[in-house]
Amino acid sequence: MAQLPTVEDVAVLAGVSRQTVSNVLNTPEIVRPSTRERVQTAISQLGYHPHASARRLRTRQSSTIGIRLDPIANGVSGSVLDRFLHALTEHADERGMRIMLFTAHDPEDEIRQYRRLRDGADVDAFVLTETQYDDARIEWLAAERIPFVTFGRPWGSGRPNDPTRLWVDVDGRAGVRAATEHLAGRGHSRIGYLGWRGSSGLGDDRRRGWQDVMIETFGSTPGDLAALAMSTEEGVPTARVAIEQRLRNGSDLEALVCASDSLALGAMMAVREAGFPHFPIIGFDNTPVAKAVGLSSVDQQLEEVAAGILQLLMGATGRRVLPHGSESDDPRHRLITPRLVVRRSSQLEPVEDAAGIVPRR
Amino acid sequence: MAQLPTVEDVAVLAGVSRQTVSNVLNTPEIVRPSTRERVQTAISQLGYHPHASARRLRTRQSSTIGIRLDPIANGVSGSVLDRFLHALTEHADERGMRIMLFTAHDPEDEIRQYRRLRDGADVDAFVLTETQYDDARIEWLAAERIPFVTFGRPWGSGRPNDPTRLWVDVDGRAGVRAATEHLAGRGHSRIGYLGWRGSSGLGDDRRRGWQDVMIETFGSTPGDLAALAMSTEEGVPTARVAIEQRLRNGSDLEALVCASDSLALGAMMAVREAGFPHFPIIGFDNTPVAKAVGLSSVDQQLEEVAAGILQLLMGATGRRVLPHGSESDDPRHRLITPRLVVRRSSQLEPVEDAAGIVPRR
DNA sequence: AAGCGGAATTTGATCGTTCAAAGCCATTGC
DNA sequence: GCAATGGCTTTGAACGATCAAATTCCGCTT
Repeated sequence: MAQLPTVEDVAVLAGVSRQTVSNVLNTPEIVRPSTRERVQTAISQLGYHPHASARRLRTRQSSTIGIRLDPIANGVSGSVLDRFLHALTEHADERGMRIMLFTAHDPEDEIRQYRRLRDGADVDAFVLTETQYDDARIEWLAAERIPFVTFGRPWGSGRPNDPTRLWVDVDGRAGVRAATEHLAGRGHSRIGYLGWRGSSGLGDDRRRGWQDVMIETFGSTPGDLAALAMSTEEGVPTARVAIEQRLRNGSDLEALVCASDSLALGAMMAVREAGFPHFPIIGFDNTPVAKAVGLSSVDQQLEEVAAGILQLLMGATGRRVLPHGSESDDPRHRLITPRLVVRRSSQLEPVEDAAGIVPRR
Repeated sequence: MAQLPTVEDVAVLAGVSRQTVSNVLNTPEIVRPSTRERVQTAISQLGYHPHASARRLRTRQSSTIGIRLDPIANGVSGSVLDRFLHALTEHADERGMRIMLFTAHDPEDEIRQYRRLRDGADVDAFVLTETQYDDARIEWLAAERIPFVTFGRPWGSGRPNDPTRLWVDVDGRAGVRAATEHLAGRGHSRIGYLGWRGSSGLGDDRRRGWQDVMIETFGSTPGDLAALAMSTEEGVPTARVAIEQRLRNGSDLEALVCASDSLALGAMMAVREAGFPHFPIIGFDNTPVAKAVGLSSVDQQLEEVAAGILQLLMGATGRRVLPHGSESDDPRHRLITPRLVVRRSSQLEPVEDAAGIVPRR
């Protein structure tokens, strides 16, 4: 097998110098059109592609974004990461960036990996998921001035608008609001909410979406709300048990909004076994499972999230990662409005959905 | 922020030459112990890490494996890739390799991406999933002599034992056999099988596992088998419809083995709504959903698959990818025996499974 | 025709590492 | 006593690209 061609080979064939070939590739506008064309011809004639490692060494840019793959795909939501990764990879590719994976066993190990990847000049930036309250990883990356974006608001932190903290998140409140409004629009008023036990930024935000609608539309009192809200640990079986109990006590619920597809799936199993095959339920995440079982769900719009992350990291159209904390007038955060996907589970009569997405009225 | 240290910095501090530092890193056994120790001290003192791109340029090895992320997470099985990726990333890391993602819109585009990644010296090898009958991608990679391993046997190809075709696969027949035996062991004899319509390598292989047991244990005739076998398109709703019909016609089925968790989930929904909450069902893939809904399933042992892929690609303990078609006495294929995970769905009485995995008797 | 200035192109150096070959030094053999 | 040996270390070059500075080109003015 012949050696792969280099800039030199292209240069010789086109009768120009190395640098001109490089310019055609990186800053074509400064090369005279006739020359540019000649070089282009030589490039395609030789099937030349720049050597990524050589370029990375010289430019001191890896053009690579690192992302940690979580150790456990938790419940049915595991596939969120799956789809997010796909969207991120595709958008990154459009900007000449690559996605590199790594794993870590705990937050401390994760920081060790960051250091290793940074020191080895393997990645230019990181994308963080599953952000926690006062996340040690975030503090470390910021202190080291390594570019990064989090998928998820820095809930606990006292500085949600700190311009050095870039984040993209999904507006859960708006999503749950849309779901609740949809049910209200179909004539239901005793709409329950099944969320997570305890309080968390994410959980409180989503519940608020339901609460908003109940108060605005039905004038629910705190007492009403308390009577309609339920909470449990994340998971299908736990949700199922919770709803089974509720139904046993002669519940007057007419419909249900859930904080996740796992919860919704559990609830769905409970109501079906209790003999209410068409009890309306809406989940959150729009996982493949939701689609498979015909569960209405709030879609996080992962495509938009991925695009947003790259915009924060690289600017609107840039092809390289901006340095950490770089000056800019662009917003440092992005809140994506999710979209309700209506399926059989939220409609009174069984209805087939072919495309999976029913347009909003 | 200070520049990152280089070999030169380490060399000066340790009072040796560049190359000696390099040797300590790559071939420590040829360096005198006392020198080695001195260099090691200097390395950790400076927090030195080799610059990955420089090393890659010089060694002409990217130490990176490329894998395509499928465009659509198909059904509940989407998360198989998720878990596989995690296992692969972890095992690769142990051997100093990285996993890089890419996407493609169709097989033709995929080949274009291969070429691009190869020409840019971005990856040393590829891992292919979702192999097809007479896969064009496989032919192209082999013709270009690019190292690769497929996750999945080359079903159609006339040369399953061709030493230049490396593959790792899961023994579906053995897996379904174990599932069927488990049900037989619990006293069921009229065990049905729900597979995919039409014939495919994967589908036929799995069905054979069920068939084996039925013939060996119950002396089933071809007629018996035909009466107990069902098939449909992959998907939860299709399976649900299929089983609903079967139950409507007054079925005498006692238990069911399915070719996938999607099918099993659909079947589960059908039998539960029909009023058989404890009808035993076993799926295949052990997806997070199976765990969530308490569905017994055959686990593909993705950890072993990942380890096997790297062994074929890099040898038993090697730290670099072997050239395509390199001579070796090692086997070129690896058939992993999957493992049955027993949960409530396959047992007569509802049983909680805490750990998720019940040891084989 | 010489001088000027901006556009286009070339030249030399460099990124951080490893390869290939050479060098050094103490030991061994004759 | 001198060459040969072997273990360890150093030196010079190279991997393939881009950066920074120098040079050439070309049209236009004076």
